[in-house]
Amino acid sequence: MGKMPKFYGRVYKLCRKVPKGKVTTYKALAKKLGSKAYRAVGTAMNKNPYGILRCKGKNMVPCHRVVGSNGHLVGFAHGLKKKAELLKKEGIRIKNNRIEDFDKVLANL
DNA sequence: GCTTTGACTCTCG
DNA sequence: TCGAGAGCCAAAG
Repeated sequence: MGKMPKFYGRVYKLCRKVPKGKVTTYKALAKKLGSKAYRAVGTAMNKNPYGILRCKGKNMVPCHRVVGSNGHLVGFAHGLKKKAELLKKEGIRIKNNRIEDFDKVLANL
């Protein structure tokens, strides 16, 4: 594991905790980290070296399972379209960059 | 050590 | 329902 800011490491760890077919939000992650650094969480994801399309191994971070506070898809390095496709593959319903059953697929961390 | 930036969120019109 | 503006936090320069 390369060296990285503590905050980033915590974010990645929490992300891995999200089960397949479920999603979480930046806000929830930040809250779990005991902070309100929503933006910092997003930045961590952007810089994350364990991206789904980058690291398919054990350390892989399902960053595509992290969505906006209201369940609407926000930024993704490879494009929201790709993100939506990935989520659909996991059994999550996406409607126009918006999660349909958001309350049901929201992981309870 | 201050300034800039960003995969965010909230509020208002 | 949607777009624009302001606020917040952490990391990098």
